[in-house]
Amino acid sequence: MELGEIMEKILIIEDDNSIREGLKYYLEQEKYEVIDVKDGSQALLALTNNMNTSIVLLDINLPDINGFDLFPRLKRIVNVPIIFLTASDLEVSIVRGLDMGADDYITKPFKARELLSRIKTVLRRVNNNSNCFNIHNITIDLNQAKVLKNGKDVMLTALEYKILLSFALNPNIVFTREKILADVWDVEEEYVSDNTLTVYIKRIREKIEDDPTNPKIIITVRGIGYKLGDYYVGE
Amino acid sequence: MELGEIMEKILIIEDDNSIREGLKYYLEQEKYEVIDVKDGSQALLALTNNMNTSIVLLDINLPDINGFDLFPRLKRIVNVPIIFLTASDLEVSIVRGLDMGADDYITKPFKARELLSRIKTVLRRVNNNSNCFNIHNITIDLNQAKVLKNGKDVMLTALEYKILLSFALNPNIVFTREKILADVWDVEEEYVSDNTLTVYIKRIREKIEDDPTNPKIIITVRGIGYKLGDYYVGE
DNA sequence: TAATTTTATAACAATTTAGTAATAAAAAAA
DNA sequence: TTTTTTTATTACTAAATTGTTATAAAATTA
Repeated sequence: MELGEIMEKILIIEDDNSIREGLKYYLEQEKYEVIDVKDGSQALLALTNNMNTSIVLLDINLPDINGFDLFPRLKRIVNVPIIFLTASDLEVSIVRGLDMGADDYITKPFKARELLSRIKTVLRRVNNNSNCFNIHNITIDLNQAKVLKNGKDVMLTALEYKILLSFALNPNIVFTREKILADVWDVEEEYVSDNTLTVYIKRIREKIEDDPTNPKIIITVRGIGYKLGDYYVGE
Repeated sequence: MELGEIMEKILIIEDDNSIREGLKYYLEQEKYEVIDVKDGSQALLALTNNMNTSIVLLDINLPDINGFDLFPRLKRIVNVPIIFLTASDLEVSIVRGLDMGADDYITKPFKARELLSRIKTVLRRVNNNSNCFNIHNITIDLNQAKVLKNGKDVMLTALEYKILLSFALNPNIVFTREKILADVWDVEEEYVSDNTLTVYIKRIREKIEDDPTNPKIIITVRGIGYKLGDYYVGE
């Protein structure tokens, strides 16, 4: 753990003492802050007092309320990611089938290591749910592999998207055609003429520029190649 | 700035006192640690004593050595990102043309705000130069929009890539065909039958699975849809 | 086991893509 | 201005993609 890094808070809702305490110990070792409760009413209280909780682990069989019923009530307090702890195939089917918006589930008995991996995956997704670049009026969303122009989907081919991405990750740097070809095409591929890239640039401009004859996004740097217009990285 | 966040260190190599000091002041306001030197020999010493420097701002006209010649000597000490501060179009052409591996350049006079934006962009790229998922023997590289199987490029179409990505960002979650169609296809698009997706899954499996008849990456969840096999996120 | 449901596979045609070559236009140099 | 160099555009074909339909296979249920 990095010096000064903020600890993520985990709420465990589980009535089985050995599971709850074992998990608490393990996750604390892993440098999480753990709050553990035994039933639904305690859970609602705990979450209300810890609105900055990063993730909830929710057992389905609780003494006072069913986990499926508790789920929306927790979500109403704060939209925290929730992983179900399921005890049977029946419960698994219900979690899957309901599509209630659970972020994940894991079936007992499970290895703590496996649960930790899933916690990290969910947190990674939740903490990093924007992965976009904005350049003028277009947005490149890495997570969806989509390019939007004024919010509308632009259909790029696989190669066009790769070329644009190559620019987006290296703004302000001028690329020669050879460099882009080397970046985007397979290494083992046979030689592709660099005039080919000129044609690709035209096609991409046709799709993303407001005025393709006066490009603002992919700029020609005469004698060298192309570069991206100035832009800012969106959050 | 977050509590306890580690300050990034910037080395400014610039002989003009007003630029150097103005920049130092501005970047310190922005919570960077700044080391500033006036010439090449001081720069080499400073970098040697500060190998954890995050980024170097390098003026080209220095009293004792040319910035272009200093560049490789700095790089030999530690492979730190370097932004050139250029004073003329001629220098710009040289930076562009040489393709020596500068991470960016900016032409004087420049706005401190603009330079800061470029510093952030370079740091963002450098600190985050891995954006990969590993699932069994395949790797998905978001930054290059490439899928590798045992290190070799797998050619996926735009749609195949989007579908795979949709799984990769939501592992352990079972997707219905309808959900994936809604995720990947344009919202405004006319209806696409969900058997279509079955065909896409087959095609993707054909390309990425070791044994497509016994898939380990895209798992069928009978009666519901598909999910990704267990995996770990690569660093 | 037989019937039913669900998923996988194969085959097909309209459309799109990939790459080339030839020509036009624009910019730079002579 | 004229010539040369560089980039943009157009047009073209082989190949690949997209989405459908029909059929086979597998899993589930009766």
